[in-house]
Amino acid sequence: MGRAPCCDKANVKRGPWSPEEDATLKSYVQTHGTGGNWIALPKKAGLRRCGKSCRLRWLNYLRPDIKHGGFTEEEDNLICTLFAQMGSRWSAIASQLPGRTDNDVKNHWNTKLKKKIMAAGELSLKTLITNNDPLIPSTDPTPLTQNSVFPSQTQNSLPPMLSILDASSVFNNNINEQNISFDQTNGLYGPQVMDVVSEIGASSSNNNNNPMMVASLSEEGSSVSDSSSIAMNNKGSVSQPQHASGESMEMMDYFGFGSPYELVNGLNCHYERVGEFPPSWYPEWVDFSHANIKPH
DNA sequence: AACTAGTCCAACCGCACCGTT
DNA sequence: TAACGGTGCGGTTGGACTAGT
Repeated sequence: MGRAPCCDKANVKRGPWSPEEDATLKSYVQTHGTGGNWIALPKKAGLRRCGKSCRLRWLNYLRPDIKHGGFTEEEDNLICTLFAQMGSRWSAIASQLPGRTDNDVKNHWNTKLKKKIMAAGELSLKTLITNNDPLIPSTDPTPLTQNSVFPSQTQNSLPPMLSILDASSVFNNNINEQNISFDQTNGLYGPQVMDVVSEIGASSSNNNNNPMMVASLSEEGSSVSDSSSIAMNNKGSVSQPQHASGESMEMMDYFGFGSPYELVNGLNCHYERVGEFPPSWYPEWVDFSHANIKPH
């Protein structure tokens, strides 16, 4: 038996709030408070809305201390710093930004900051490549070929880039060349927009202060992958799938987007809805050993 | 001017957690 | 201790808006 719905969906209004509804809710909350019960509030206030919807509207829009308008440079920097420290814990990040909501911060990250960071990272990569930087291996590690990752895909249908960046440097808009390692895929680093990204080896649990990130591709800025499909513990670590070789993947602690599972899904989302595959699925046919994924 | 693609953000959904019974 | 109900959270969606062609 499933959980009882929080409200009678057939009898509640959904969609955008009207100014009248806003006024009703605002007036009621300011006069009576929430009473500690959002579920009962809409009925008392005379609103045909779900309690959850009322709560969201109040917290994200109607609260008097909400700060509307664009984010400042300082706020951007703080969000990036906090994201680097705690990942996508938007409510925790938002709590450090007076007047901003978790929804605001999340949207701002997905639509602006993520791209900004990746643009900065990509620029640095291009510089290294243009300069024939000796740190970029030409034959080692063994190239991660399209066929090896997607045996059933044609050569032309796979996004051609997989690279590994240093997270701490990315967040400082300054790639640390010492920490870069590449997987050269058909010699293509590609101008495609990269979607961040996974951290490997850095988490609150292991205190690794030299995190490394994996940049992958997806078709759109938002929703790199369905993170909710990955079992996580309350510290934000993925459950531990086993590498095909039997090696534990504990090092692949979750941060932002990451694990090899998500990395592959980030690529794979060009073809299929993400989340279709259980974590136990990928070791069966993906050998990450050649992708040079390792903690620094 | 009309259409398309991309961007942004408000709102929704489902799940986990927690307090109460 | 299990069941239940309310809340909070993160991920996702849909539609409005804008820019480009």
